[in-house]
Amino acid sequence: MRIKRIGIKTKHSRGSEEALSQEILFQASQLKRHAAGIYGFGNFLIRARNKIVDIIRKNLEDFGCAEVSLPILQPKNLWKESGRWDIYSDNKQMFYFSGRNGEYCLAPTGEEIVLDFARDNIVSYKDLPINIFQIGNKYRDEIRVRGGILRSKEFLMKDGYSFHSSFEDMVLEYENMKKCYFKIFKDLEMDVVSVKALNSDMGGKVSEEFMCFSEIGEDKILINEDKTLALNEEILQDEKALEMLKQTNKDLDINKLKVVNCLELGHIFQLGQFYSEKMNGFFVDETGKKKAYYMGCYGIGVNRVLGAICENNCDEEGLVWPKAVAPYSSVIIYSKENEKSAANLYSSLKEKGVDVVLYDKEATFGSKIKDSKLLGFLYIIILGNKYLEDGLYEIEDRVNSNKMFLNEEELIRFLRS
RNA sequence: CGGGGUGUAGCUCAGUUUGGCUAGAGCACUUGGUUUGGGACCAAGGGGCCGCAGGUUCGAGUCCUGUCACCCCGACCA
Repeated sequence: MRIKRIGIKTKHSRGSEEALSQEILFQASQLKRHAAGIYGFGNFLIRARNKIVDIIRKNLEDFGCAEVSLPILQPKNLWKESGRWDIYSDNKQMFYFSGRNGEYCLAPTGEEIVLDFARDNIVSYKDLPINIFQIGNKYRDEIRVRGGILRSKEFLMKDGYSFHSSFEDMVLEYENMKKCYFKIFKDLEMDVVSVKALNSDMGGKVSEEFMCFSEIGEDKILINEDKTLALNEEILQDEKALEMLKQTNKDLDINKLKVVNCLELGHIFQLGQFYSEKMNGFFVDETGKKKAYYMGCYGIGVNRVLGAICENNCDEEGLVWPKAVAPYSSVIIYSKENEKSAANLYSSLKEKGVDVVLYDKEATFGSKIKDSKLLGFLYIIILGNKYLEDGLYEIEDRVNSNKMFLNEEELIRFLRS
């Protein structure tokens, strides 16, 4: 891509956003606040998010989940069935309004609509189990938005749902999804821990959150030395949940756990029959009897994952994207005398399948380098005086923070490795 | 929703305390020239309903009332 085509105007001043990464995204002109909690994404940011989505999708499919797409605009009657219309509209978390034929909401979450989907497709125990997911926007009129895309009113979420004929089968799938989630975060090059959490408005009894450590995280978790046991601080306020935890972990000593700030990236739930009983989610079992199916629910906040990746991979100079999600691997910057050589290199790299950006905006060398660092390229390919002298490309490797000089063949081999 | 704060140029902000000439700076932008290896320099230029509405006053960015928007702190959440 030629940078002039993208429409990036980087800013030299920084505002006062609490998270450095968010500030850098504004400065890099990758994030635009259109209103409180409502953001537009630039080319780099959306490319990174698309890569995250691809990784999530591939792993889910590997673990036996099938993608669907359910509406975000949803009718009130569905929400009346589950009893959550009043909960979500009372606490104003849901955007709802009147249309031509009744009332609607923009979905804050998807249990109701997926149940409506399931009622059509699950009739017999022979139809179970199934596991479906979707990746789409969710809308929540947050009481307070925070930290740029870390908590916004419109956000991309992957939400998945599984349906089972027995409690035991639901638990099996829950464990399967837990494995899947760890694999996803591993592929995203992120360190996460799973922590015991409360189910609150979601229903059901058992749930775990996937957290990454972060100074700016809104959640506090308690975790032991070897990271084998962790729980959300909120559990301490809930006697029942705490009691349950103590039963399954006999040697639990709350006082020995360390408190750490975290960002919640994902949450998986054993919902049981909470929704199916309320919403006519029945199947016929082996004996011909009607029975409500057991459900599991599995969410990942894609935008928040994106935000967390930025936060964990930036410094004062800018971002350095992890390889797995980098919007572009490299950028070519050049002095005037090398314009033609740079254009030639750009074409041949593209031909070889390297995702490279040609920095074809007029600017001084200094600002080209500053921009390149701000935007988070992994490798900055420089055609300057040294190229004129000996025809070697200078590569600034932001991943390992070193410099090297390569000819074209070596460069291509390096970038494709 | 409670508490605190901010709205002035595309961006970051001075100016408001104590009302007074034609509203400022830096960055960005346009034109010309000199530059060209870590956010260059010189010159000229464009750009403002001072959030919005009303009021006080000879006179309001500045004072008063209302209103809207946004930010920060608390409960909520992926």
